[in-house]
Amino acid sequence: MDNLAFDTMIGAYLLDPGKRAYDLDSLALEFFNYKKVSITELIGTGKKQINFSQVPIEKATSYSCEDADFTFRLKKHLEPKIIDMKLQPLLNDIEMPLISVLGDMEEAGVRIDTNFLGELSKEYGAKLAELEKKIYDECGEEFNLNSPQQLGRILFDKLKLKSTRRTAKGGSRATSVDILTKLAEEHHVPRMMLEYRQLTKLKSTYIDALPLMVNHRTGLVHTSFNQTIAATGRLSSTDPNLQNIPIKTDEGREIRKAFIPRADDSKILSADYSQIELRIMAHFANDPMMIASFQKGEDIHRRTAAEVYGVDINDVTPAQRRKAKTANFAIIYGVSAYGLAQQSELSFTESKDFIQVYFERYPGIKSYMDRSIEFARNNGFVSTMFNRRRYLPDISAKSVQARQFAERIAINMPIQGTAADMIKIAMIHIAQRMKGMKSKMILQVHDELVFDVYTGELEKLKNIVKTEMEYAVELKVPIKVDLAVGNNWLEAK
DNA sequence: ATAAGCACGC
DNA sequence: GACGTACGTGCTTATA
Repeated sequence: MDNLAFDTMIGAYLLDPGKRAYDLDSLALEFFNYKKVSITELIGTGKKQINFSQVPIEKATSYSCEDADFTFRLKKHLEPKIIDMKLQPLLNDIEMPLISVLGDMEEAGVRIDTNFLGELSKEYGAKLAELEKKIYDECGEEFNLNSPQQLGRILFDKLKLKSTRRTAKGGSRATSVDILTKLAEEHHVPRMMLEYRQLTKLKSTYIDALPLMVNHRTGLVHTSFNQTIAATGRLSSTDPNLQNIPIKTDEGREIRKAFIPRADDSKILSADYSQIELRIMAHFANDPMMIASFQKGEDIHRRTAAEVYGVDINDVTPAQRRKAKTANFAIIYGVSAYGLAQQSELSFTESKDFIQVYFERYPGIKSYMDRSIEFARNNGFVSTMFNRRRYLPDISAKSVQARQFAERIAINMPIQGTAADMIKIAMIHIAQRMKGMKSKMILQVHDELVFDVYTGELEKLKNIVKTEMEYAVELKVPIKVDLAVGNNWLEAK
C-alpha cells in the first residue's frame, strides 16, 4: 500500500478541506460536470441490495471503466493545482504515507471486554429503571423521557417551571444540560432528568452498542479513520467512533475499563500531548511570557492565574486556576466576554476584565489573533505550519454572525490544524520504527495515541513513542508527552 | 429518509 | 445593538 501515486479524495481535500464530499461521483460532477452512474443504480438499496458480483457483466464493465476513467482524469486535473499551491510536501510527506498507517490501525483493531460491558449494562439498566419510576412518580404521569418535546410539556406546562430559552433551529423550549442544571436548583425532576440523560447516553451509545461492533472473524472492534472529513485537518472516527469514549464523569470512565489488551502478555500504552494547542499558540504568537512559562515547565493555567490576578504562582487558589484554565481554552477558540461568562463561573463584567488583563499580560496572543484575522481578510484563507489551508469566504461578510464565525475559525484553525499535522507526522515515524515489532498502534484521539504493547517491547516502544511525538515538529517551546501503561484504557491514563 | 435536539470526546 | 467557543459522531424522537 506504500506505492500509491495519488489519491483523488485527499488531493481534493487538501485543495479545499471545507467541502461536503470528496467521493468520486461528487468530484466528477464538480470538476467535469459529469453525472456518473451511481452504484445503487446497479446494486439497489436496502433489503433488495445485491452483491456487485451479481451485476450483469456489461453493466459492471461500463461502471468500472467510468470509475477508472474519472479517477485518472481527476488526478490529471488536481495534481497541477496541488503543485501550484505548494501542497506537495503535505500530500507526499504526510497525508499519503498516513494512509497505510491508518489502514494498519483499522486492521489491528481493539479488544473489548464484552462481559464487563454486559454487567455494566445490567447495572446501569437497573439504575435507569429506578430513576424512571421516581420521575413518573414525581410528575404524576408517564411520558417518554427520551423526548425533549414531551419533557418540555411536563416541565413548563405541568410543573410550571420557567422556560428560559428557545432552541436555535426549531424554536421549541430548550431542555439542554445548562437549562436543566439551572432548574435543578428548584425541582427534583430536572435533577433526575440530568442523571437519566447521562446514563441513557452511556448505555445506548457505548455500553450496549460497542459489543455489537465486535467483528465475528477477529473478535475485535475495527473503527474507520476518515482522512477527508474535518476542515482543520483532524481525523475523524466512525463505526464505531472511538474518539469520543467517555472520560469526564466516573460513570462514563467505567466504559474505558472495557478497552483491554489483546493478549495475556500485552498492555495498553497511552501517550498524550500535554497542552499541545496552547504550546502551538505560544509559538505562533511568539509571546514572551507564555513561552517563558512553558520553558520553565510551569503549570500554564497556574501561571495564567498568577498573571491575571497579580499573585505569586504559589499563591494561586484552585478557583483562580479553574477560571484561568477555562479562559485559556476559550482564548484558543476566539471567545467573547459573553461566551466566557456563559462557560465559566465568571460574570460578564468579570469576564470582560479577565480578558482585558489576559491580553495585557500576554500581548503576543492578542496580536496573533489580530494578525490571523487580518491575514484571512487579505488572502481569503488561513493555514497551518505545514501549509494546510482553509478558505474563509465569510471573513468579510455583512452578516455579523457569519463574519465573527469566520474570525474565530481564522484564530483556531491554524492552531488545531498544526496540532493535527504534528501528530500525523509522529504517527508516520512511529509506524516506521515499529516495523517488525509485535505491538500495535491502535487508536488516535487528536492529541493522544494508544498502543497495544507486548511487555517484552514495552521499554523500547515507550522510548520510540515519546521521542517521535516530542520531536515531530520543533517549536519555540518544549513539547511534552505523558505516557501511561495499564491493563485497560482507564488505567493507562 | 431527514431534521432536530441532545450529549459524548478533543 | 447585533452576536455570543473550534472540530467531530451517534443516539432517539418526530415528521415526511
